[in-house]
Amino acid sequence: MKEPDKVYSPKEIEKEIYDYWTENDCFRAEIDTDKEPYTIVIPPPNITGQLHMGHALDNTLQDAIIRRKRMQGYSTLWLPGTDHASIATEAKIVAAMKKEGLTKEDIGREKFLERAWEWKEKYAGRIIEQLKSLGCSCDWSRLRFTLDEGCSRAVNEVFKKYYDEGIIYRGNRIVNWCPNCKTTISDAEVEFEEQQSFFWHLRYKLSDGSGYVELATTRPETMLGDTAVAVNPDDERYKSLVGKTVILPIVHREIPVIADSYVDMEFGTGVVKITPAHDPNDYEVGLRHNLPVENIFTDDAHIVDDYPKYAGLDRYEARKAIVKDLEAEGALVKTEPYAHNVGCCYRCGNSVEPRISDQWFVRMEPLCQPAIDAVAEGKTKFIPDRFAKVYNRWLENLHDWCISRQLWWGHRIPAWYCDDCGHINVDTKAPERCQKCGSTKLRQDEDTLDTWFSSALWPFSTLGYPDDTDDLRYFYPTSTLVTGYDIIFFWVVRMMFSGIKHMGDVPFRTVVIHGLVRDALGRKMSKSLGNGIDPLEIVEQYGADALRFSLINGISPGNDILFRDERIISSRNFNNKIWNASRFVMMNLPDGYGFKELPKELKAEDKWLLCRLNDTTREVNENFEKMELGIVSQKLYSFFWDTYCDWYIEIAKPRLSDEKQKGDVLDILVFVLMQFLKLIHPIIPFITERIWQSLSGSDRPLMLEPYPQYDSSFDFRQEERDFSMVTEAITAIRNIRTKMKIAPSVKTKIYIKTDKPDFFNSCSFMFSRLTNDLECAESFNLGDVKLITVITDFVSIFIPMNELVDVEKELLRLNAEKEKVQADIDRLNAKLSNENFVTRAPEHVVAAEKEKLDAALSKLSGIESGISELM
RNA sequence: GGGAGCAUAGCUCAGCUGGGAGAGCACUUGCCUUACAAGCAAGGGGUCACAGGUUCGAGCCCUGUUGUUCCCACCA
Repeated sequence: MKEPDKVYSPKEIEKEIYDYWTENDCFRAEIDTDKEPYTIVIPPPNITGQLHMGHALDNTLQDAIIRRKRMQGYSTLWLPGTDHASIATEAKIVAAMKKEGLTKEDIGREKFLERAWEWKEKYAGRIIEQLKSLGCSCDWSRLRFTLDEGCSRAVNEVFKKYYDEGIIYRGNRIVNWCPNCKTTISDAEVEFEEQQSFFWHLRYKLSDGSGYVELATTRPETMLGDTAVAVNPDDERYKSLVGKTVILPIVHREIPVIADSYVDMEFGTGVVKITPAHDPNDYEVGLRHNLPVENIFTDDAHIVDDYPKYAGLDRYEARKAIVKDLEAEGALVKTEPYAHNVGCCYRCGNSVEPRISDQWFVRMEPLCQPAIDAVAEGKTKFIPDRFAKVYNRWLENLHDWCISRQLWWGHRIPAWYCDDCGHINVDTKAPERCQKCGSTKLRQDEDTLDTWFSSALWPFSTLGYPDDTDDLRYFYPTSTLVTGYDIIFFWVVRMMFSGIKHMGDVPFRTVVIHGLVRDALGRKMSKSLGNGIDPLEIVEQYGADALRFSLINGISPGNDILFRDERIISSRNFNNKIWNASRFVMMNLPDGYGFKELPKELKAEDKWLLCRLNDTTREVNENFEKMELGIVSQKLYSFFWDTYCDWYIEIAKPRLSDEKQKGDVLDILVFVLMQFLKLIHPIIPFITERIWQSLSGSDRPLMLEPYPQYDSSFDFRQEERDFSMVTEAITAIRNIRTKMKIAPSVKTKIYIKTDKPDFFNSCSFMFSRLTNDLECAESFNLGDVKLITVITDFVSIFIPMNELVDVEKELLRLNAEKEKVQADIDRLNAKLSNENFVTRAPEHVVAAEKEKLDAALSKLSGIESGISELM
């Protein structure tokens, strides 16, 4: 085999490894009733474009979770797929056609859908390739699409079921209308944006000639559709006006003055013009007072022909013209600047126009309560749990959900109108004749369903619903959903009530919520800002492992992360460290080496290492269970870098040149490295698999190895503590050598005063870089040798440095040390003589404080004797 | 108007059921000690936003204040 490079280069390796997994069919889920299932369904990315950093984070988390579960022996399924994203995709296709000078209407529904499917083929494929390059271990044999045949069947089934139960109904209501996309959108799809505008003060003449009412509006053009003027019933100023009528300027229609508590007396003039057709609140008022509804806009927000003077003007042109005419008529009192929030379409950004029309709705009331209860009863758990509040607030305030869209790309509403009797036939398949009159003159509803209607069914439509499939029985409810907090109300809420309603059980046991990936300045990554970072470019440059690690390391659940260069570089460096440490181990392996078992006799440093590995294993597992992947990665990082590389490999070097010890030390190096590779594999799968192949001599992939568990036989607590005394002593010696500016090449005599001299002697090789002459004893009589004295918590270290010791400086240093220790002692004494502390604090805390005091006291006496020696 | 989060080292952030604060990057000093300079060793640097309270003990729990970010509502 070719000698591995000094620098880890992920590019070719990652591709090779992914193919290796695929060839070995490692991702395929199997129904195995002897095993427990563990299921994740992917939040299906939209086919509108490509993956962004948010997807990279979302899918890295899912992959890490599912990989560990797979290694733990669960029968795991990570089900992949993509979302047709009806409105977003349609908007993209319309935009693309516009460049060719075409509109939807030009080419017709059928041709349009052909184009849409072409788009789907292209972009869905690309997204899947991108997921693969991130290392995602999805079961590609179960790949789904929200608009595929199975999902469509599920949609129709659910639609019919809801309709038969009266949960879905058709109604004439005020809805959010996007005049640009020419479709309704749901409340959740409206985004509010503050805009600078004006407040126009108008006055409407009273019909009886007794004066005027003054009111203010931000939308003067809608006055064409006013059918009343409202005041608060308690408003003394206007009480006498209620019941009178006013003359609407320009159109000169007579409209009533009504009283409704919706009007806020404090705001503006306390008078509100009521336009039921174009404002949701006015619509409600209109219903209460039986007001006529006067529609003034076409579906693209131009004035209708009923108002010939303005007909064909769009809403903003109409506003100008009408304001001008109001002014000419003397109805405009004043105009003042005003900032207010305007509802905008979340896809195209245009102002939403409230509009009354016939649409399909889902009644929320019967669906919400079970979804609230399920979380309250703990059937589904949010991590972090504060997001349950967001979830609840949505469910408690949901209006009926408008699900019909005037779009072509999507699930066509399974309703057929009978031309003869007008009956609405709702069925899962096109009926041949009207269920009521038997007529064959049936027309299917032109509209499609809100894209979230199919997403809501995703956790079970992908497993075979409405059929009772093996997959559905085995893998539902899914185990974990991983998604961003920005999508709780769009999606999580809807999956929950849908799952409960149609499957009789929640769709997932745990919902893991993560934050958003922001740019280095904390801004949302967006196209308009141009600050997006393409995860694929990062993969190209640094490798998927580096990207994955940097998205996970040090994050905490639910919090946003800032993606900065330092993150990715430090992750790359870590990968490189793993690569090189592994290279070092493998360089030392004899030909044909294969790890069999740990040596029978373990030395203190071996036990120290194994104990720390074992602790790390425990912490990793605990934090994985809590979905604290940021902590998992940190623990593994510091174990590997600090403990394994910086200490153990350095310790191993001298032992490796000793033929008698070499074998044992290699076994330990290899064992711990293998365990580490398993532990961190879910986070950085490629590099670990690659090293595993060379190191383990196994023909099984690492990704199918059992995941390490805490093992009490490695709990070498005492050895861990003893050996830490040695590492501490070494650090102390290095420290003093740096302070004394002793050249690294100079070796000095070292005395160590310890109550475990034999143990320290057995560790003498540890000091080989520092001394050729180590002496350890319980006490020394060193006469008048000039010494540097270093005191640690456990040992005293003396370094004779006759010609180099500046006695005065050394005394200063020791006295400073002494002061510090004395301060510690004073604090500890105060604490321990506080009766409240001793009696009320838990025993182990008191004992620990006592231990600290003892250590400090012995340190103090060490320092003091050092001082007196010098004197 | 309602709700939530955040405020800890120069920067970005961890910090578990309360027991004397950590990482990465940056900084200082010294090292090419042949696994790794994408590295090694040593070090400096913190009134844990502010004010109260609970407690033997508070970065952590409670109350309030300030600043900041986000979500929802949408008063015309």
